[in-house]
Amino acid sequence: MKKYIDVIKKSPLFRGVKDENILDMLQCFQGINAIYERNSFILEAGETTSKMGLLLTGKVYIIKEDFWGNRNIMMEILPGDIFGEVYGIIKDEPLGNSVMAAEKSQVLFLEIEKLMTMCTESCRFHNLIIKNLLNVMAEKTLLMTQKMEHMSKRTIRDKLISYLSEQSIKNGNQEFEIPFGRQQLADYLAIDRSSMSRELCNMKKEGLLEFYKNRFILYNENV
Amino acid sequence: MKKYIDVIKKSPLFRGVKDENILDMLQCFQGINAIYERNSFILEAGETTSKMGLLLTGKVYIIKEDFWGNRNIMMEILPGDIFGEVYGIIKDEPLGNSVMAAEKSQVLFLEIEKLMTMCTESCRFHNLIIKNLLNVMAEKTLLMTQKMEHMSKRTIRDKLISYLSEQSIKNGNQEFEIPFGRQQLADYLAIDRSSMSRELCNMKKEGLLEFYKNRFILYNENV
DNA sequence: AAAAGTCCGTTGCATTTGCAACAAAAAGAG
DNA sequence: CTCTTTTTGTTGCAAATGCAACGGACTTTT
Repeated sequence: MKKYIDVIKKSPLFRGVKDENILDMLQCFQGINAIYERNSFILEAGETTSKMGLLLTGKVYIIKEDFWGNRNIMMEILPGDIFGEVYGIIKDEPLGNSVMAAEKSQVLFLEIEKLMTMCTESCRFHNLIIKNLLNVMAEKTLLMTQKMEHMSKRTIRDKLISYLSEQSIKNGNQEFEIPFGRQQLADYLAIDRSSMSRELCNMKKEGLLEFYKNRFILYNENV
Repeated sequence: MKKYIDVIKKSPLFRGVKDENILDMLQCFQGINAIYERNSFILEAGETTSKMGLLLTGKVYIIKEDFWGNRNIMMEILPGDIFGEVYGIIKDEPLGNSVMAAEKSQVLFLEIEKLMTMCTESCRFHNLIIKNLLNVMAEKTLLMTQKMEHMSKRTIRDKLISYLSEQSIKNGNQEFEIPFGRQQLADYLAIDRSSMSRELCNMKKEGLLEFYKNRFILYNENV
């Protein structure tokens, strides 16, 4: 386990915990190691779990299959990331997604209940871990809220306006760079890339904005 | 404050805490009461806050204004609900939304930092509160994940399939009732009601499903 | 029972969108 | 520099969608 300390201490969950305390904590959280071969299921939709996973090595997909059998990759989990925390926290909630090893992967399972409950000895870093967990979840909520807000607009133009407005505000400037290429942006907003490209150019023609590569400038209508 | 104990103890955050302990805890969390008149801002986009709000009476809207000034109601907060917890947890993150009183409202502000950190006396219920907070956030994440999954489909048909599949699985039956009327479902999936109605009927004609009011039955293609 | 209101399906139509295919531009590789 | 790969813009077109308007079924109110 010691060889994975590097991944663990860089994970958002253990951020700030000193090396010498990590091993103790893992014991406290009843950490269990498991290795999964490529394409094997780590968790299956419908199951319940009281543990969350922390990926040590490899790569893991969160996948979703619908009633008619169509499969869809929802998320990619990389070393240091955690998964399944929601289902560990909400007891008895059956998983809505399956978790599959995209390649040979090593997973550290942690007992969420232990993690959420102050141990009687009140190890010095337990507080930190709980805060870290809350932070991870809050960040996730934040990102999802923002994304949903954009996606809930009815037209491509409104989705773009919503997204670009946010970026502008975030940068405190009507000129800014976005962290996506065109295809990625289209995926993020759940729209077709070429249609998006078309709409961006329409908006440019109408004088709403300008862009070059990933740099955008928004204009007020009355200028 | 005592007159609000009923709302507080029914809120998801204080669920399970005994009456006689609530007042103590409020002190521990540095609870501050504030009253807002209709249409006044409780929090404004761009600010930062270290507190979360718990609505005691009235009604509050989470609203969003874009670069061009269009205003949009994102969420409705009712008594017992909490808001701003994400921004309280992630320090220094400026609010992406504003919070406005939809009617005269009384709000209890709680210091998130106090709430997240075990007090030295380790009051008996502090653990419970933290778990409750994690639960609230996990539930929120869960609901958002599901919604996003449906919304990210490209066509109305695929959105419906995604949503109805989930409902079918959740009920463990290919016949089930949904908790939405048509207009609500359309809002939830961020699509036009009449277009959705049209697509539902197309699917019915093709033998994919049947429905009467809010009751649906899904069929496999090969039956 | 009549009236008013709500919910839902239906339809025509202009617009938007996804899709596919291609062109142009930019970035990397050798 | 040339060739290859990746990214981005362009366009035609069929299909999907939003929008508005209408009417029937069902509920609630008076």
